This record gives sequence, structure tokens and C-alpha cells, in this order.
Amino acid sequence: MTSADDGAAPRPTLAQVAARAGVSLKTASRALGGESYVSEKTLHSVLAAAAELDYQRNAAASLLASGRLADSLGLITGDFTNPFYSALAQAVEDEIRPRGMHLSVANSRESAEQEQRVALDLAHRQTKAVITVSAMVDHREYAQLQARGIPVVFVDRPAENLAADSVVFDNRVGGRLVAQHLLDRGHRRIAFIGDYAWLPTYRQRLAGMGDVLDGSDAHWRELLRPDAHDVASARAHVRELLALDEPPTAIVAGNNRVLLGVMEEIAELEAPPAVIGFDDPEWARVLGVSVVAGEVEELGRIAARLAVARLADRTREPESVVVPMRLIARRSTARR
Amino acid sequence: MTSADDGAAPRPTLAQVAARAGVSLKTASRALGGESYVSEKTLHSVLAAAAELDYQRNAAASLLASGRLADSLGLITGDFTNPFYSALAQAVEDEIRPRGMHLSVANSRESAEQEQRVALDLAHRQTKAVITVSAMVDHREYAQLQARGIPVVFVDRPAENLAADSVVFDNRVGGRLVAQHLLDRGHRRIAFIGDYAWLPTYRQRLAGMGDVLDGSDAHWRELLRPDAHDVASARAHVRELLALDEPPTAIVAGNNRVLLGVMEEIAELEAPPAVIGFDDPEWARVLGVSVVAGEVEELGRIAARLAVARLADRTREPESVVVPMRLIARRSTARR
DNA sequence: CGGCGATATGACATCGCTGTCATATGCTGA
DNA sequence: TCAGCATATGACAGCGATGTCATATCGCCG
Repeated sequence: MTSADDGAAPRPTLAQVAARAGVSLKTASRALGGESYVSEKTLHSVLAAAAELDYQRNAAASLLASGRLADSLGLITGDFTNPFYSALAQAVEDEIRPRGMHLSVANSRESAEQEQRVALDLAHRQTKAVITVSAMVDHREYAQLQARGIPVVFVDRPAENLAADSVVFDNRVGGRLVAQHLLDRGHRRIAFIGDYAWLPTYRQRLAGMGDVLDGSDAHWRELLRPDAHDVASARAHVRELLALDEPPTAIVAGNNRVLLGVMEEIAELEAPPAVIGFDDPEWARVLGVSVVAGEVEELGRIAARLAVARLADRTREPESVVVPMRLIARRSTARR
Repeated sequence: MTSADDGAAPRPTLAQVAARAGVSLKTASRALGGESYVSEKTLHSVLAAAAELDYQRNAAASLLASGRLADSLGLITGDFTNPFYSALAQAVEDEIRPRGMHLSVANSRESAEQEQRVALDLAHRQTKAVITVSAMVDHREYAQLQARGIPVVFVDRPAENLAADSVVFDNRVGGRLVAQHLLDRGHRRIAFIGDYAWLPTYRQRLAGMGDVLDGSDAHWRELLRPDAHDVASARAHVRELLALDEPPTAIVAGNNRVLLGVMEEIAELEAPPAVIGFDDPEWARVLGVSVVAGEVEELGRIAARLAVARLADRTREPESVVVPMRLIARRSTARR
């Protein structure tokens, strides 16, 4: 009995079900657990008793006795309200629920310390596997989870210094697509308002743009503005860029937050610069913004599947899946 | 030992920590549990031993022994990718994490059966409290959870036939604000593309609009289009409305999905109708869409607090909090 | 018809931890 | 000096389920 009577009705236990069905504890456990070697008759009477008592298995006891882990999967992201992350969460949930698993979400706020905290917290809660969009630059810490038998899958950002499964977009090609598209449209002054400079996604996209632009006559290195990750900082960068003597004719937004900031800032302009973004948030179509993006849902689905696959076979080689990105050209980069 | 050796290192147990620290099991438990009556010296040696062994308490065992419930709070919504829900999730998480609690999310897909399934599932997982944006019309089923001592808080949609805490927006006033705003702007043919017809939010908003419009000379009842909840159906309604002999001069969108559909459909129009929506998604500002909305974050915060408060005192009267909505006028309803 | 494998059931220990109660020690104040 | 209390620690019994092993029953084959 706990300290205070919370007014909670005591939950029926398996023993009560067994008693009511007139069988032993273990037999009741078998029936409810769907094990074999239970006669039809017994099965029915146990199920009936359970239904009558409105019995629900005590997960804590069950987990403890069986030594299993909870059927839940943890997802660590930086910010739920970012549509990129929520789409990811949805995709993961869709994939695991049919398997009887359950999604616990945790928020790192894009902070490495916070991320480590929540990762350990998830482990502590017997989470079976963890999917992470990591804000860390080095992932050796995650070895702790792996050592405890908890598979870790890296999404969107690959694992550094750790053997683990990962799914990422082909950001380098994405960067090339963006650069080539803008070059084709005649732009020669191209600004890139990037994401956090340490982000692998950012660096890959940057490298991809370099692949194309560095061999061209376009100006862009001096128009590079890393370290924006939210609407406000993005807007500040846009203002600064547009105030230049020779302002960019095209702006590349490093993620959907930055893109929103850019769009807000140029909304009222007479002759706005061309704009293209990474990610394809739902509102991009209405605004007619061109983007280079991959399918977030696929990213989530694959991540979930990798986690499940590793749960089933821990000896498999770590797998790195790359999901393609494609260009969706809309009004914002149309020829004028 | 479980069936297969998963390659997982066996987690150290409290007994090992105690042995290493040279104290009894219970003392180690005290030290790690932050109980009183532990000397400085013992505390240190236990903590050191735990650190050395990389000990993490087995949550299942702990919960079982203490009879407590997991420190996790379940949130049931209809669709994570809807920014309304993800903002809610974020707000709830922000509110409970400092309290050491943890958020489990579940998706009802706006289906009553699915909702019941996930609610029971959450209960089964020892969830401490449940916050729900319910897709049910009758909430008696939730009495099961309450009977098990699991507080249930209803968000955005009030509880029907059940005594429970709830937080909702003042949708009726919201409806009035919308109607009055449009009347003031000179509109007399007002279409309302609503949400699911059974939704309390929809009905309240409708009632509010009626409060204002029914006494006016405006046409609107025949321009009412309930039962849209997604972009596609909203667009269909817009097309149909605009094809009328006397099309509406203003369109009211029942939620952010519908609003997006409306905006997509009228994006290319020469002389688009005025538009106003309920909810204030992040993109509304860029698009210059007027809206009537309340603070989702506040809704989430309050819901979390109500849940926590009831956890602390189950005898309190069920509380119904109403959060105000306000009008944010933007270009889409500007005088022309 | 004896014996063996498949089926069905139960007794009991056990998972890792916390609550309860007993015990030991050190101070304080009368 | 000693009762009386706060402090510190440990022994032990569970929490509610499942795993293991023993046992019982039955049908079927040789």
C-alpha cells in the first residue's frame, strides 16, 4: 500500500483472475500471454474472468519478471513544433504502432547536454530502442546505451565515432541541385543562410553547393551566413544581406525555420530576391517557394525499421541509408 | 536469463552497488533515492560506486516495489503533423519535464476506437496521467482510467458525461469575433468551411457566428460547409463555393488544415475572397491571413498543470478552464 | 498393453527494488 | 546519569508477474 489512499481503485491482479477462473497463477499467465499448451476451455474461462474483473496486466511486474524491456521506442528531436520533426515523429509512430510498440518523445532543444540527459532518461525507462536527431558532434556517449542493449538509430544527422545505423538525406546532392538550379536561372550572387555551422546537414549542403559554384563565376562565399536556426536570426541575416551594395539576387534557406524567416522578411518587398529552401514544409506550396527536399516520412519509416531490425538481430552490420532529395521548382525561383 | 543472449551487457543491480560501497541494499537505495537519514560519507561512497559501475535504477523493479506509477504523462492527439497538436505537445513537455516527468504521445487519428485503444494502452503502461484531445463524443469510457487513479484532462474539447478537468478556448466568443469582423468589413455573404460537424469546437464557433449573423442581413446559413478537416476537402468546398451564382465574399476556415486548403485554392485568383481562419499557424503571418486564435501554448501548459494538480489532490473539484481567443487582423480581410 | 511423446497444469523461485520495522549510535536536557 | 529523541543503518518481506521444472493426463504405436 502506498502512503496515501489516492482514491484509486486497486487494480485486480493476475492472482485474482486465476482464482476466479479456478486455475493456477501460471496457467492464467499462460492464457493471457498467449502461450501454447492451454486448453480451449481454460483459455476461455481465464479470458472471461479477466474481462469480468477488467484486468490489465501490470507492465512493471511483467517487465521485471521477464527481464524484457518496455515495448517503447524513444525519439529524441530538437523541437516538436518544427514540422520536420513532427512529421518524423508521426512517421515513426505509424511504423511502430502496428508492431505493438509505443512512442516516447523527448526534446533536446538542440542542446548536447540536454540530449544526453534525455537519452539516459529513456534508457532508464526501459526504452527498447532510441531514434535520435542528434545535436551532438561526437556520439561516443551513445555507446552507453548500445552497451545496455539499446539500439540507437541516427536520423537526419549521421553518427560520429560510433558504429550505429543511420538514415540521412543525400544532402550533398541536394546542395548541388540548389546551386545548379540557381545558376541555370541566371543567378550569380547567391546567399546561403545556413543552419548551425556544426550541423552535418549544413556542411554537406554547403559542400554540394561548392561542388557546383566554386567552378563557376558566381559570387557566394562572401554571401554565406551560417548559424541561423530560427526565424528571428534568419530575418536579421536577410536584412543585412539586402542592405549590401551588391545584394544577392537569390537566397538559399538552410532549413524550414530559416525559410520562414526569409519569406517573412521579403514578403512586402517590391522586387524580392529569388528564394529556395531546404525542407518542404506544408506551407511552401501556397507561398510558391522552391525547395530541395526529401521525404521526411520515408526517413522516419526507415529509421523505425532499422531500429526494429536491430532489435531482432544485433549482430548485423550497422547500416547507413541515404534517402534522395529532389528539387521542387516553384514561383520563387521562376524566371522573371 | 532471457531466451537469447542479445549481446547486451547485464545491467548492474543495486545489490552490486551496495556491495561495492560496503553498505546494505537498503542504504544504497536510500542514498540513490535521495531519502533522508543517510550520512555524508555513505552518500558519497554509494554515489561513487554507482558511478563506477555506471548503475541505472531498473525502473520496472522500482515501480513494482513502490506501487507507484511511471513518471510519464500520456498525450493523445489526432495527428502530430498538425501544428496545433505539435505546439500543444511541446507546451506540455516543457511544463512537465522540469518536474521529472516524461511525455508519451499517442495518435488517435481522430478515431474514437483508436483513441480508446491507445488510452487503455497508456494505462497499461503505468502512465500517471492522460491528457487528451478527444475524438469521442461521449467520454464515459474514460471513467475506467479515472477509476484506476489516472487523472484525465481534456484539452481543446470538453468532457462529455464525465467529471474531469478540461481546458478549452472560448470558441463561442471566437465565432462572434470572426462574424463581427467580417460584418464590419462589409461582408454580407459569408461562407464557413467547418471542421468535423460533431466537434464541440466547431459547434461553439458556429454558435458564436450565429449570435452575430443571425440578427444581421448577412447570408451565411446556406454557405455553411461542415465536415472538412483536411486540405483536400477544404479545397473542394472552396471550388464549389466560388462557382456559385452568388459566391461568398468572405470565407471562414474552421481550422488550420482547412485554412491551408483555402489559401492554396485561392492563391492564383485575381480577386480572391476575404479569408479568416481559426488557429494561428506559423505561416499565417507570411501569408497575411487574418485569424482568430488563442494561445495553444497556454492551453498545453494549463492542461499539464491541471493533470499535475489532480495527481497531488484527487479530491478537488473538476476544473474547467477557458482560454480567451483574440482576433489578429491581417491583409486577407483588409478593406479593399 | 507397456511406454513414450505431446499436451496441460501447477508449485515455486525469482526479477530488482522499496516499505516496514527493528536496531544501534550519539546528543540533549532534566 | 539516563530517558528520550533524532539520526543512521540493516534484515526482511513483499510488489505482480514470468521462467523453470516437476507432474499429470492422454493418445498412439509397436
